[in-house]
Amino acid sequence: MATSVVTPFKHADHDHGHCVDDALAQAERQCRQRGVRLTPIRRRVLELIWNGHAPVKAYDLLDRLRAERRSAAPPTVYRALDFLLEEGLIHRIESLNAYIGCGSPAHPHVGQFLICEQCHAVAELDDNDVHRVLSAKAGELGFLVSSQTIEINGLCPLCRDPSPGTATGSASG
Amino acid sequence: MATSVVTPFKHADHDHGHCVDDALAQAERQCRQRGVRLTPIRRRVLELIWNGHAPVKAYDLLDRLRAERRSAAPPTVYRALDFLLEEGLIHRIESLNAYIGCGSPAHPHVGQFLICEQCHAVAELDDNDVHRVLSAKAGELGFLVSSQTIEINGLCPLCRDPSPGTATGSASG
DNA sequence: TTCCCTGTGCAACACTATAACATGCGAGTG
DNA sequence: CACTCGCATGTTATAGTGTTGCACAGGGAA
Ligand SMILES: [Zn+2]
Ligand SMILES: [Zn+2]
Ligand SMILES: [Zn+2]
Ligand SMILES: [Zn+2]
Repeated sequence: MATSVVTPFKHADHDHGHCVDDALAQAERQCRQRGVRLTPIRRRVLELIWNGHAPVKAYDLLDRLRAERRSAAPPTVYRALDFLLEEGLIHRIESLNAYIGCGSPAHPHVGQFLICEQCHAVAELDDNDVHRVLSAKAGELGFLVSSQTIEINGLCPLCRDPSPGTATGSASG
Repeated sequence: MATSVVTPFKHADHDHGHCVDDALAQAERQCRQRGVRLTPIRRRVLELIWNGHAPVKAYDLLDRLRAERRSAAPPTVYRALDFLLEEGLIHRIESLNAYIGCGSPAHPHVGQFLICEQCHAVAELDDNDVHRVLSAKAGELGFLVSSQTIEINGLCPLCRDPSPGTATGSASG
């Protein structure tokens, strides 16, 4: 009955280089195994998304891409996003029109997201109890569940009870 | 522990005139009580949304409004939608960029939606068990919930097991 | 009357996403 | 080697969604 946490809230001083390196290494491995191509553009977009633990908007990605690659245009970033979504390497946050890295891309799933309204940090769950209760309630109405969008807004632990000296204005570490 | 159903899936032959009349009468009453103005535009937008039990897009509303009121423009419909959302008379479906009437506007709440991928019918729940399990899981991570977006996709009873002669291509009745 | 508040009209714009077609480029094949 | 097939990218344009800013109208309060 334990909550299955895919991506927890990170402490401000965690080693974020590891988050990014791990995510990219895992993506490389997974794409190689599946015989799909993590091209430079796709890899770079994934890296930009993983720069923080907060959702990133498509046109922000585009701005950053254009700084390095003059030819970048909306299709450039949307194609990369489509690929990454397809491969389960990122998720889309519907209520924000934004995208965030998946902490467990190896097995396909739809995440459940906790979104901090103050610092914009996001934690991802993939919790069976949640799936179960929703499927049960849906089943009572004769509804057959195929996918879920679950996005919870509120305050993360740091913003809820900030300790002195703790930064709360950003999730980019 | 019963599921609290705000708006169930409707049978194809239900008396939809009642749905609309009840919703408008309830809205009139509620706005009068609160001292806010259900102006003709706002009332008409609410009526257009209630024309079916499926989500309606803002620019579809705009098209229909413009047919009756040449001056209608995007702000016309978005202002009406803002008002109706504020008063709890409608909900926004984030995953569809669309809006649907609320079956229980009297007390403020965030709905949980079951969305049929085939006929686009929507049922609304406001279920305490769902709230409870999500709040509990969030609480385990120290997260304080303030609002939720819960949108479940799948097949409604009619589309899941269509009987002969039963229409399944529309939710507009 | 004058003032103020709210709702609406109107024009332009910002943001999000897709369509359609051209180009490049590398893997396989004869 | 030439050939071509498939996929990724480049390029331009357009569709879809939502907001800003300011002007104007009406009704109630001072
Ligand atoms: Zn990190
Ligand atoms: Zn926070
Ligand atoms: Zn009805
Ligand atoms: Zn259906």
